[in-house]
Amino acid sequence: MADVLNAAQQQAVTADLGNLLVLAGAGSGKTRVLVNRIAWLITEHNAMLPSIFAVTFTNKAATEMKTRLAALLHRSTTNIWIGTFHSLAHRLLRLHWQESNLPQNFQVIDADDQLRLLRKILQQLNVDEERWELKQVQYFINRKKDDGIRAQKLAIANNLFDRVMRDIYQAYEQACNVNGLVDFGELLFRGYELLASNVLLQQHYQERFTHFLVDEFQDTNAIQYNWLKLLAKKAQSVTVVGDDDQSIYGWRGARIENIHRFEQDFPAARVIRLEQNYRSTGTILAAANAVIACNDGRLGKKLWTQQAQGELVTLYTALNEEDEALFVVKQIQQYITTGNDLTEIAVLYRSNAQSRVLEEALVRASIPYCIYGGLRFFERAEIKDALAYLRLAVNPQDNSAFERIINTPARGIGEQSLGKIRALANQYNLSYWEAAKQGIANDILTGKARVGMRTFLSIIESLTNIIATKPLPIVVEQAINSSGLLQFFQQRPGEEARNRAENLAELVSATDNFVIAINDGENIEPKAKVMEFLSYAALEAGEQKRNPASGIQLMTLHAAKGLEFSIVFICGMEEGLFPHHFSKDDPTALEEERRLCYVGITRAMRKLLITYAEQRRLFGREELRKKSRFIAEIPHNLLDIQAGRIYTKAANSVFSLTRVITNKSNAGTIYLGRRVKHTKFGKGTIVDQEGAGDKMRVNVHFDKLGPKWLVAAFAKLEPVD
DNA sequence: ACACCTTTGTCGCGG
DNA sequence: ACAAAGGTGT
Repeated sequence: MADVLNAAQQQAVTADLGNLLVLAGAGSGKTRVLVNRIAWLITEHNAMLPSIFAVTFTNKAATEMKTRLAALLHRSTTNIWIGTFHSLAHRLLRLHWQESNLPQNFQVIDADDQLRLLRKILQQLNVDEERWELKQVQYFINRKKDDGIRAQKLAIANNLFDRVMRDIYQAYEQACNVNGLVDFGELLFRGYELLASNVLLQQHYQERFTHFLVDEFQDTNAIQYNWLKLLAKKAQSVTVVGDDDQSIYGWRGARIENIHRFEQDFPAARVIRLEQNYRSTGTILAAANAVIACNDGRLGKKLWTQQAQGELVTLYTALNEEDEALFVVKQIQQYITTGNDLTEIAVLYRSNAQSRVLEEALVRASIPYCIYGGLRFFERAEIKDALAYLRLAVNPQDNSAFERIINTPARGIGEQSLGKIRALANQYNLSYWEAAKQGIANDILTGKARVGMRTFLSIIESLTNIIATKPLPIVVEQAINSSGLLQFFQQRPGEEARNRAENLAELVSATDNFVIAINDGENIEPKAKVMEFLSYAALEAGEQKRNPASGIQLMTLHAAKGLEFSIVFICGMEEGLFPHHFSKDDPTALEEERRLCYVGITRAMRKLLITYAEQRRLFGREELRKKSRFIAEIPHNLLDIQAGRIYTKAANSVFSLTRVITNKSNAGTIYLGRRVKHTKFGKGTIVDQEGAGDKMRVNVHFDKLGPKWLVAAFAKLEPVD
């Protein structure tokens, strides 16, 4: 075996068969252990590749594991079942669509498709969208699916909320069944039901898979846990690896208790802790340990390192989000001149909306960056439009695809004509597609709508033919051309339209990557390949499309899980933003925020910089901010505190840096946005400044008296919180 | 039916 | 501040 392992890692890799729980702290070599354990199972226990079932949290992690395993074993690993729970469930459902009561051409829908469908259902059920928020409905349904509860199984509702939710859930389930649609939660749920209800299949897979390995076990939900319990009944070995301190997906149904329950449900489980951290400096690790120590109910684990203390954690107090971004840029420029690799620097934030200001500052400074998350390639409207043409061609029952594209681009079929189709479909229990055909045959559609509908029908029909015979790239090309989508955006003026046209063209090249990605799927028929491509677009929307250009890495804290960088910035460390205001009053949610903070800190290898702004634009309003409670949880002696700076707007509106000097006692502590106290006027906020030195004046907006200009040298302003 | 304008909601993380 | 939904005029 090639890799050098420490004692604990070695123990975990070579632990006897049976149940094994590896509690692996951040940066303790968890992936290495998993890969080596698989290799050990194969070489020492003659485990056959097809008998191994390995689950990771993201597709990216799965790919990495495959690559590392192949390198370790010097052979192909295509036979092994490695993937996310979602992709494995999807594979199972494709193989056993009949037993799962699914149409062969069922389609996977993403969160956006789900939301559209729910909006339609709320309208059909005459539910007031003001009162029952769409997002809340979606959340309700998804959590029920994560917990393995069908609408029918919901307790008899005695309050209005439960009754309304149940009705919507039921209608949604039905709509999905009729249209042949499967959402993310449904993949897992139905996959589980398939195995649980079908004894033959259950036995088949229980006998086929004898070794199970699960990564990021702290982020599994109830259904995933039950999956494992069911499948692994006759297993020779079950290895789960996780870190309860890094559980950050509770909002997606993850059950941190799963890691606590493992020892009960999987008897005689051995527990091994990996506590030596190979990633971070002593200082960074001390900061991380101090923050996570504030959480209750941990399994208990103290990371240590042999590394030197290293540099202090920089804490920068910014005037506002512009100032924060400028600080980040200035620091990055310094790191570049001292020879650091751009890709080794990451800027992390709690919510995607924060990226915009940072991006703008990086662009102005001509620093290349690449960004994860936000709007992803396969989620763009024009891409989803193009894919909807394929979806309808593959599955004419898919009414949601029909509705999406019937008049996109515009072909003269408006609300009126669509209403006729809907009525026809309801009356005779037809799909919209069939109803549209009837509408033409029975002269229900007339004039412009009739012409448009004929065009539409022929587009889909010719696509259907091409799908049956031609290779994937040709199919996609035909879809964006014959639909008129590409032409529509090409003819439109403006940069946005041009981008959209380019994206459509890129969709054709995206099929190239895909062909390579599934080449172990060998000679599947053309139509099945299109279906696979559509599923892939839904399941791997995010992890695809890594910007090939190297640069600074921008991403959310969630997206950073599992990654490491030499230099890490965590921006927006403010109450309300991080911890998020939805979480601040809920102790459980707050602990998850704290774990997220722990995850963020432990991404850094050499240097960590934390920033927050005293003033920030939120929803277009300037808001005064307080620093995050998590900052106070880091021991003071680990911090290098930088503040007392001021950015004033010069005439050309470029920000310039000025230090404010008042009198000796509070020199350097007063700057724009700062809360101060005046002996006579009371508390207020500094909102403007002019002049310099002894003559400098500041405009203080007093809480009770409003704005006042004061000479800074005489005002005797005291900083307050 | 569609282009243009006004109003409203959003900014919580993702397979 | 921005994007999407909704309303109005042609």
